[in-house]
Amino acid sequence: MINDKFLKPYNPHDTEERIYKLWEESGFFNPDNLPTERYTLNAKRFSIVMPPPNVTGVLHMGHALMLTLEDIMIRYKRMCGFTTLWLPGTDHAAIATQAKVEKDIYKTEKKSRHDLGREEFLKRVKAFAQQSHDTITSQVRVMGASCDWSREAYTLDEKRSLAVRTMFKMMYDDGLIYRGHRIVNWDPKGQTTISDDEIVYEERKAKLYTFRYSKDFPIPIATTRPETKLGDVGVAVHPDGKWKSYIGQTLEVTNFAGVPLSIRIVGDTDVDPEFGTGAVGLTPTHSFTDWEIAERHKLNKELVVINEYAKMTDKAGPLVGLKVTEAREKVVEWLNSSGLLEKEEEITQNISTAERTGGIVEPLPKLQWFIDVNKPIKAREGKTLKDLMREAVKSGDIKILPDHFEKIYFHWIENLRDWCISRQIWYGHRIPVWYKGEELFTGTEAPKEVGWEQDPDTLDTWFSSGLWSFSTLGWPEKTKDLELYHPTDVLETGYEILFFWIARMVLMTKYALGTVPFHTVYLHGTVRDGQGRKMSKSLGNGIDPIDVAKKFGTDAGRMALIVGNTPGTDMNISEDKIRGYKNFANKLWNIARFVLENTTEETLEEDFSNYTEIDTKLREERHVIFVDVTKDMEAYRFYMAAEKLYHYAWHTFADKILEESKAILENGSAMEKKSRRQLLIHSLDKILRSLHPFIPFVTEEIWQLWKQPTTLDGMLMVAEWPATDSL
RNA sequence: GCGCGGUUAGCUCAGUUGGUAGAGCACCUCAUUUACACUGAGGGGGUCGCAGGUUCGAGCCCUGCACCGCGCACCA
Repeated sequence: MINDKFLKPYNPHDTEERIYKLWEESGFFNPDNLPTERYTLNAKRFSIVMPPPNVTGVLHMGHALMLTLEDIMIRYKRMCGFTTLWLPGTDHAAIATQAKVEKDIYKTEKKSRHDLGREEFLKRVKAFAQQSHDTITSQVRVMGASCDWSREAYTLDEKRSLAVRTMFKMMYDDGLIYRGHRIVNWDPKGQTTISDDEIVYEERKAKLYTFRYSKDFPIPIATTRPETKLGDVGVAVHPDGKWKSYIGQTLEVTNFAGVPLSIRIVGDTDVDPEFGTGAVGLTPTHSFTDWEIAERHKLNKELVVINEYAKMTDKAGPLVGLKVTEAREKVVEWLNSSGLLEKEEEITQNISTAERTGGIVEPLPKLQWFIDVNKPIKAREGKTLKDLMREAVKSGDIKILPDHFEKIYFHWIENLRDWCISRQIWYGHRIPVWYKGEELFTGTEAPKEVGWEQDPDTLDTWFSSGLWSFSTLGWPEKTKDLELYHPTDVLETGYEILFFWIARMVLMTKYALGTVPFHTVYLHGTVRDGQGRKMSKSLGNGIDPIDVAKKFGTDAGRMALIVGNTPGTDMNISEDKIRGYKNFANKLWNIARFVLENTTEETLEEDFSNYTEIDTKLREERHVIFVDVTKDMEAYRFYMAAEKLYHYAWHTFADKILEESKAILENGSAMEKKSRRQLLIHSLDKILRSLHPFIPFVTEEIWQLWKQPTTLDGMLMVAEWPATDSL
């Protein structure tokens, strides 16, 4: 007797939450609980550690795509008999979360974090993060993610904190982490340092001024930032250029916009003799390249004229206290009135802005913590961190999909400088270093004696993210999980965090464990709206995956995200596309209804072989599809597998085979009827299995209504993927 | 400046080793209660960015160019 439910259209709303609960209660998300007959701990294993969503808000379409792709891989492998672990978690996202809470507090209470104090402020951030965490994890469930919640991790929880402190200590002892007074990227808006990768370049119109420091100064200089020239200590020229006769001289400028300057002329091959005036005014404290040149020629690197608030210091004489933009105008005015300005040109230049705050980055010398990427490591055969990152991909231990990202990855490593890891924010892993006068202590715990003061700074959030593949599995403890599931199989994430995250995970893992963190990197593109625009609040063109689930069902949203989505390429999604796959879920529902209504007396006979000629041919055609689809699954061509299955179920099975079956079941001989019923019932069985990784809810619901399993291991979730070695 | 990717139907995109151009959506015609109207049958529509080359044969391989997007560097 067919279930009455089939008489109505499929209703994802009434189904999905119930089915997810059923799966979760089965315990099968946890690899330790998988049925032992099929899955044993010595069998083949497959693991993915989920890229942790930031606890800054809600799930967006990019998360939905990530969760769908990973769930497809996990469900597919689980059905293939692998003991699968998909480990979920969330990210404290230091700067992002702190900035969000600071903004909220300022909006409602007009208070800054300093008004509240460190302790109270952190309490507020924690509360926000907790709430955000709860929202996000419930939304991950809505997406149908079959991840093991019993192993859930947070980048800032107790275990991950220990991993961070342990790693810091290890790297410090190996001389890979050092404290240095160096020029860094300072974000005046966020009041913190940021790494090179957190800079976003913006093209802007600017003016290039050509001037002389004084009437009798022999060499003209060009600059876009006249206000920094108050900090100049030298001029660099090419050793073979037209100014070479001045090399070695020190020229005194008695008054430059109110301050005296002492300018030494140095020869350096970094200077392009053909560009500008062929000479560079050197401001070591406010320019990266000038700092390096100053270092080579032992020039003064103490003259700081701009402070942390992007205002002029008292070294700027009469300009003290002015914002850099105001000071720029004043200096230009002074140059003009003194007859020193020779040229003014419009140019376009890239200015550096901070990714999170949008503030204009001010290069400043500061005492900060760094990771040395060029230091030979004894325990790793004298290789540097750069070497380790390079070799992981070059050797083929890690495959990046699509493979052209491998080139981008190598290119990034070539240009990599030491990584500044200290941040002047409060939310995050506090640097595990304590000071007492001149003494310094670093360790996983604070020193016992009194009088030690911990470094006030926190670590770049990507430091803890870099440990994610193994800190989640219990490192530094030698756990069973680490032994069984690391290196993980696949890391699936958006290409925009290739450097931020993927490269850092490779760095940390190769250094600490000597292995790669994962073998395959699957990079997905950005999800855009129907017209290819980025989804944004200001455009109001965003599609919320939770709304999609409510309106069309999660299955429809998942299918729409997968079909036509190739790795590394951005994809557009519209409600029209999602609607199409909602219809598909209903189609499948009615396919099941038709097959089950016409085979009420029939059971699925595993070894039935008495097929008619036509049905034999249909079985063979069906087999070709599943062999093909399985190949696609193995090659990560999910977009193709999904489309083929969709097409087979709807346009081959439903439109052709079911239609033809009506006549056979009406007028055929007993043998023809029997053969056809077996064909239908076997086809439905295989279609449900093969579509389950893509649209898990509707397939499981049909399976449950049809098979009514009495034990948990009768669930479709742990059923076998259609065999490819037999029809 | 160096590098990477893209350019295929009105729109969004596939096209796995070179062998007669595909899907979804949209559009047009027909069917009108059928397992399913969240439906079915059929149809129109593309000199595959441009110009050369290799080949019996090129959307696919090679060279050059154009436009769009992206990464990195420079940014005196």
